[in-house]
Parts: sequence; C-alpha cells; structure tokens
Amino acid sequence: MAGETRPGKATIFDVAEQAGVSIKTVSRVVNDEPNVRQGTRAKVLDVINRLRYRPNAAARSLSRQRSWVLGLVYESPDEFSYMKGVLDGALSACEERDYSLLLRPLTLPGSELPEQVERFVTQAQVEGVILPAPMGDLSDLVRVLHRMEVPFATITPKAPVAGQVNVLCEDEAASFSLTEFLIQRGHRAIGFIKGDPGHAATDKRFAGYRRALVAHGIRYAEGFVRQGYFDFDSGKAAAAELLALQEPPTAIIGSNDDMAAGVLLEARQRSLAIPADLSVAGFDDTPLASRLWPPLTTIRQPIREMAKTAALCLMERLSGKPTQPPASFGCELVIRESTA
Amino acid sequence: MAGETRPGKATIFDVAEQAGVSIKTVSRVVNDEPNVRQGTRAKVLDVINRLRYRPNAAARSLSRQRSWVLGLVYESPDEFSYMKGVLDGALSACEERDYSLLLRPLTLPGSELPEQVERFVTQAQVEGVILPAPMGDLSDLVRVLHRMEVPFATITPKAPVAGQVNVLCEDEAASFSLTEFLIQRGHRAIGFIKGDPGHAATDKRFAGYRRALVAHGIRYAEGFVRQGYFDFDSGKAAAAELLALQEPPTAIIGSNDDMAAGVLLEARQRSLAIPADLSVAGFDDTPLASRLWPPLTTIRQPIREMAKTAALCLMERLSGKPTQPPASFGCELVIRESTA
DNA sequence: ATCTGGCTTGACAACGCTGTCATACGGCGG
DNA sequence: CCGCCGTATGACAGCGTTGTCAAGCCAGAT
Repeated sequence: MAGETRPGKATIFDVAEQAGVSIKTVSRVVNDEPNVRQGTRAKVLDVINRLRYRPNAAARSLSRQRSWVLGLVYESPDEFSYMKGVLDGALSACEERDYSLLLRPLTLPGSELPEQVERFVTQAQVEGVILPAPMGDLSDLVRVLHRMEVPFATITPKAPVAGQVNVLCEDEAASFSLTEFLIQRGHRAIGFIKGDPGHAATDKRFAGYRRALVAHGIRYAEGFVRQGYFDFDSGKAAAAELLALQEPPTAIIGSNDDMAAGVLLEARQRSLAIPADLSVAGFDDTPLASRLWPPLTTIRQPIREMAKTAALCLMERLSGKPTQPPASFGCELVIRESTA
Repeated sequence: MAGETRPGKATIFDVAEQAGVSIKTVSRVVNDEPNVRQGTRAKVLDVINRLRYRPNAAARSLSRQRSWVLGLVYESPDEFSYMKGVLDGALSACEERDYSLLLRPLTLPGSELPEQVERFVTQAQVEGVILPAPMGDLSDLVRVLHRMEVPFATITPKAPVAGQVNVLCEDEAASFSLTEFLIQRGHRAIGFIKGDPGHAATDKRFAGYRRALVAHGIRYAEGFVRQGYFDFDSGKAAAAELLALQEPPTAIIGSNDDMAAGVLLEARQRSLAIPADLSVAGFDDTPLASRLWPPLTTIRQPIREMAKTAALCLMERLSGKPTQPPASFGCELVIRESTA
C-alpha cells in the first residue's frame, strides 16, 4: 500500500483516482448530495481521510460564483468594547456557517468612503456587509452597496433600510428604565450627556430619558442636557459644565460607559463623593464599567447576540431564503454602586 | 456608443473584446507587467474604467495558487485593548499590500486546538498566520502549522521560533525602568503581580523588576510577588493578599493595566489613598489606564507597530523575498498620577 | 538584402471544482 | 420479452484568471 506521496495538496482528482470513481462522485460526497450508494460514499470518505483532502476554496468559489465572505465595516473607537461585542457575534455566526469575515475599519468624516467600501467589497468578493451603527445611516455608503447589489445588515440604524436586514434594540425603553430607576431613588435633577448625533442610540436614549421625566412629573430642563460624542473626553467636558451649574444635577447619565467614566473622573477631580454627592450611570456594560470606582450602574445591551443575528439573517438572505425581520432586542439594567 | 449593458460583472473577456486586444494583454495591463505599448495600455485602461472591471479574486487565486489571505489566531480576553492594537496593526499592513485578514479567536486550554487551526487554515486557504502571545508558545499549534507548511509570525513569544518571523520588544528593559522609577521615588517595598505563566511578557517583566531591585541594592522578597493571570480579578485578588501583609508594600506593579486596575479597586475598598498610601503602576497603556482614578503610570508598548511589522515581514516571506529578522521594539514609560 | 534579437501580442492550456446532461443499471407492470 | 422509470454514475463544459510558448514586427548589425 503506497502511502500518500505528498505532492503538495491532494485534489479531487487524486481522491477520485484512488477511490476508483469519477470526480463528480467525489464532489457529491463532499457536498452531501443525494444519489450516492452507501458503499461508494464510504469508500470515497475513506480516501478523503487518508489523503487529508480538503476542497480548494478558490476553485469552489469560482465555480459556484459565491465566496462565502461577509464584510464588517466599522468606525474604530479607542474604547473598543462595543465593537468587540459586534466582532465576537459576527465571528461566531461565521464559524457556525463556514463563512469568512473580513474587517474594514473606516475613519469617519470620510469623503473617500464610497471608494474605500467599493474597493473592499470587490477586492475580496464580499457577498454581504454588516454595518454597525452609525454605518447604516451613511447614505453614501448605503448607496454604494445598493449600486453594487450587495445585501447588508444594519445594527441599530436610525431608520431601518428598506429591503435589508435591520437589527434593532429597545434603547428607548432601556433608557426609560434607567432614568426611572434614578427617579425612584429620589433624584429629581438628572443630567444627561448625549452621544454622537450620528448614532440612533443617541436619539433613543435621550428620548427614553425625557419620557421617564415626563412620566414622573418632572419638568424637562434643557440645561441638564449636554452634547457628547461617545468618548471619554467629551463625557468629562460635559460633566464639567453640568457640575459647574448653580444648581448642579444630583445624578448624571452618560449615553455610554466611556462618557460615564469621564463623568466619574471629573467628579473625582472636584472631590465629589460618588454616589453620595453624585450618582452616575452609563450604557453598554463594558468591562470598563466594572473596573471603575465605584463600578457603574449601566444598561446591558445584548450586542453580541444582535451582531450574530445580523450575520445569520444576512446569510439566509444570501442563500435566497425568505427572511423575516428579526425581533427587537431587549436590554437589561445592571445596578452597581455608582448610584444611590 | 452602446454603454455597458450591465450583464452582471464585466470579465477580462469583455474588456479584451471592447479594447480590441487579447485577454492576455488585459491581464498584463491589470498586473502592471512590462512589454505593453503605451497606447495599448491606455486603451485597455480606458475600457477597464468604462466597464468598471475588477479582476475576480477567486479566479486569480485559483490560477496563481495564492490567496493573499493572512490569519490572526488569538485568545480573546475581556479587556480587548491589547488585541485591538494587534488587530489594527495587522489590518493596516493588509490594507497596504492588498491582503485580507481572517480572524480566529480560540479559547485556551484547548485540546481541539490543532484541528480548529487546521480547519481555519484550509477552509479559507490562509497563507500565513500571525500569532500574538501566547499563541507562539503553544507547541501543538506550532507543530500543526509546520506540518501544513504554513509560515507564521509570532509576536513576543517566549522563545523565537526558528525559521519564522518573530517580533520582540524590550519588555525586560521597560520593566526595569518602571521599577527603577519607583525606587527613585523612594519606594523600597515594591509589590509585583505576575501575569499568566504562558506569556513571555510575564517572565520578562518579572525579570526586569528583579534586576532593578538588585541594581539598587534592594533585597528581593518573594513575599512581595504574587501570581496573576493578566485579568482584573486576579489583579484584585493578588492586591488583597499583598495589602494584607504585616508590612505591606508601598507600591505595587501589575504586569498589565487590567491587573493594576484590580489593585486600584482593592486599595479603594481598603480606603487607601492613591498614590499617598500606595503607588500603583501597570503595563500596556490601554485606554483603561487613562480612565481610572488616578490615571495609571504604565509602560507603553508599540503593539500596533509590532503587529504591523509582523504582518509585513510575513508577507515578504510569502513573496519569497529574503527576510531579515525585525529589530526589537522599545517601550516607553508613561508617568501619570498613580505613583508618588 | 539577410540575419539577429528585443519588444509586443495572442492562442491555449492549466488551476480545482460544480452544473448539466447523457448513460448504465435494475426492477416492474403489461 | 418490451418499454418505462428512478437511482447511480460519469463525461465534459464552464467559472475567470495567469503562465507558457510561439509568432509577428521592426531596428540595427552583418
């Protein structure tokens, strides 16, 4: 019995020859197609194992006119925790279904964005693209994908894109419950730091905050609201303004954990005791939230599952199956020691 | 003039036909090969633009027997900042050279690791793999790659792998200078929390610490050293032990920022003032370091550049060019308010 | 005028796999 | 014994590139 002579990689021809069948039969076995006799199948599988045969992806792609490659286009923030959730979710979906995932970080005010995305998609034959916020709201980007006829899935877009997969979450409700929680703990003067205007979460979280105030008969005061950009520095700066008010708020909500961290630092520098003098809360429940002092009360969003769902739905679409829009994801209030 | 009739995607045949040349000539133009007359080249380029022709990656891979795909195999930690640096660096290299990057997170005590990696590599025709610490030290993994004849690049392995790209950094020297810095600030009782035993950084950082003590005539005390695992919880636990000593250290070095964050939290819970009662320092200069209170003194490692170098060297090797080992990277002491 | 050699160019066979279609085989009802 | 049909199998043509090799052309040398 001549062992494999190791002539580079085994091809479908080698398997066919050693198994005494045609390449087509090998192909059938490899792809689990019907109409192959038990015995034949076993014989082929045996040779495949012996030869360590693995189908060539390029050849398969070429022949089938498919690449099984998904793209993930994102804006890369310093504090990467949220994106890590997206990444993990997407990767997990890809692993399940034998897809590959390609990454494309983009810097945002981007005039060359359409070309960059086009190059990304064509160069690697990307079949479908995942667009976490705020990518799904960039009309340039969406237009390019439409023109190239590349399906995509948005994660928490401002407005769902018609004809595409859109994964949403109960941001407004979550913000409502967080605000309500603070109100129930006795807070009346609650500051709010908005996120980047480009993100849907910004509007929804703010809306939930307002609705909670109204629902509990608290007058909404514009002076307690500041614009931030989802990053530490803007959170710190906003907190500085709020805490410098004549009558500063007794609680501040940051629209994400990184901004809430900024609030914490600013408060510390003003020697405020947390939560005695000031309650602070954030959104996202990133690792940062539990590492700060005191650990942050925050909203946990199932971002990993959301991204996974986005990827899976996208794959369904690519296989031509009828897709129904995924349900909206719920969030969870995580109470820690930064609020009282 | 009949515009493009949009029959799916344009192929090299379409271009050849419209330009009145053979497909081979188009191929020459596309690949910037010599021996094409100026005029011909211009004519072809014109048609390419008009038709928005883009070469089919699968066909190209199949024909050239190359995929231009790199793999990144890593262990995915909660605190992802370090890996984000690796990711950014690798992606940047890939973008420069028109490679694609595929990710493969692995969970570590992994018995199925060899199969997982083999599947990863074959399924997507990965040409070369990047192995950030501690992946380069897993003999199972290295063995599989050797067997499959897949070149790889390690980032800060314990021992450089012969015949492969190895990117190193001056971890020992950095640790020495950090420790020396604390000594110069008057500290004599300096605690040290080691990282995960599987990482090279663990040994090197510890060695630098010891060398600095000796260099300054301070007796090394085993009691001041604790084992950690590069994560928040182990850092906090180690700090708890150190601070419970009869004569606790006046400064504690965590082998990374996440563990230092743990120290900070533990200290806080014991109502220790930082840095008055206790100085704390970390490694890596992650976003976390600057968001904590007080901001951490730490060591900045050029991980992004290191990863980029690893990727670029790997590509050189894949193109068959003679590669010389990259130089060792230096680190930088970042002094913040957690030390006094 | 002929030969030589360097540019240009094109014809055609891979590359490894899947889709299409034809063929062989083995009952089964008439 | 014939025709029919469903299952099992194989031959062969793509899929879109690139590599190989041959051929055409033209200037300069002989």
